[in-house]
Amino acid sequence: MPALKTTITAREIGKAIAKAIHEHKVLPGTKLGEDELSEIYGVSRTLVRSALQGLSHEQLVDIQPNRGAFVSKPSLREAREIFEARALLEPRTARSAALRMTKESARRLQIHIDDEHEALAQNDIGKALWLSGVFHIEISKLADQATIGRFIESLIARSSLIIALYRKRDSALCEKHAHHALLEALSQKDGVRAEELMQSHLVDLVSALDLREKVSNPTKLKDVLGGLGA
Amino acid sequence: MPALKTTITAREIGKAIAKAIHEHKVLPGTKLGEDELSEIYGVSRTLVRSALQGLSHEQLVDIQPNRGAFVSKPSLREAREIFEARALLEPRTARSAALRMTKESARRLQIHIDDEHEALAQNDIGKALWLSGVFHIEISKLADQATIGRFIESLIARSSLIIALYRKRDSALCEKHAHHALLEALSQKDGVRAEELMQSHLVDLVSALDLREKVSNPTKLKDVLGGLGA
DNA sequence: AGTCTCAAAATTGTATACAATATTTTTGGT
DNA sequence: ACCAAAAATATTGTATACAATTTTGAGACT
Repeated sequence: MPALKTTITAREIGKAIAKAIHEHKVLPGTKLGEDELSEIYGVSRTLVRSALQGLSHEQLVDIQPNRGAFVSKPSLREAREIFEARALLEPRTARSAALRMTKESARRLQIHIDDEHEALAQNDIGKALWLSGVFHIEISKLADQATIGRFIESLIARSSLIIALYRKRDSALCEKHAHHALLEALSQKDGVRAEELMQSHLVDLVSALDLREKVSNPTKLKDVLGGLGA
Repeated sequence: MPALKTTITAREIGKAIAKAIHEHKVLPGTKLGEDELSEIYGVSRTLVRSALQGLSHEQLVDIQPNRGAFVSKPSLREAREIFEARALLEPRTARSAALRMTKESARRLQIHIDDEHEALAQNDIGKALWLSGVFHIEISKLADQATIGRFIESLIARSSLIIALYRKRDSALCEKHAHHALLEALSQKDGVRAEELMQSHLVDLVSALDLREKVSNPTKLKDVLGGLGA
């Protein structure tokens, strides 16, 4: 029996929180109190603060001075920007990844897809969402461009916030076969096709969102909440 | 007489250190001791640590566990990746910026160029280097894409480390007229030309660097330092 | 009821104290 | 003089203490 790890780092706390956010276990706007988190992870506020600051830098949480940390709520504008950035970076990265594919990496991606399907089968939407993101991240890692990979990783994390906020009702979140088709193109080292597939996959993702401007601001609440009964 | 600001934030400390790095006032590898910085900025180590962690997240400093923070020394591979990423993001961003140019932004950019020239005239290489980076950042801000803009900002900051480490001897660091030509294209809202100019400008920047693999590692120091005299 | 004010409680921000880990210096031996 | 081991010093890592700020809640008043 291996020695139990007794310490926990700020990075690990950050990862744990990030995963919970990604899985929609905590929704945008949720307050992340320091004492509460200290309690949960059994560390002092020092480490919690460090973790929250890291997440703030990734724009996953929003730290408001003297008020605390909240799970970010990306604006419509940010949402659009993030998917534009993904559209710029990911297809090209998928192409690079295709050129570097190996049997081993194909196998790993296949396992991810299987996990994803399993999660969906169990109706664990949160886990499926997270795995879906990890799939994209794995591809970017295969491209062997750590710098751009980090950008993509941060964009994907923020995308989960956008999905939480702006998903159209009843929209499927990831067509089952999109990732499978992508894997096929990658396995065949068909960079051009992988690039195209990634591009259209991202378009599909956006089309499952409602990123239209909010209807005119109801200037007065009374106008909306006016007459009670009928 | 306005009230003097008496407090200093972690962010401001981070900015100050980042600027010093950008200006080559502190070179890659330099140890950034916490006590030393506390002394300098007149705050406790708490804020200094927060600032250093922020810089670490931008990969401007490298925090080694139990050893401290050092100004990062990007590897050759990282250096190449960073300029590849810039080549991917900046030309396109320059094109977007061109479409949104106004008289006012043209004026601001012109002032930047003037400052840059003045710094060069005064032989203040560090300041010129910093202003040069700011020029690129300003353009990315004009493109009105905050997300990609932040990526570019981080790439430019790291570029200054690369220049410090890998600049060819005797290479000019920024051809005088490159920024001027860029501004001209931008002012004319000539997006295509701005994109081309930015692309070739980046190529020029890379060509002032020596990013070749280091000559074979001298397996034995003795081989190199062998015979003393002649 | 509503809301205004002000005290009490809770929460975040910063500094400091102590623990854990590196680094340097000293010491003793060959 | 050189090297190794060990003590001394310095530095980073984490927790706690205190200050500043915000949030909550009670009571008085209209």
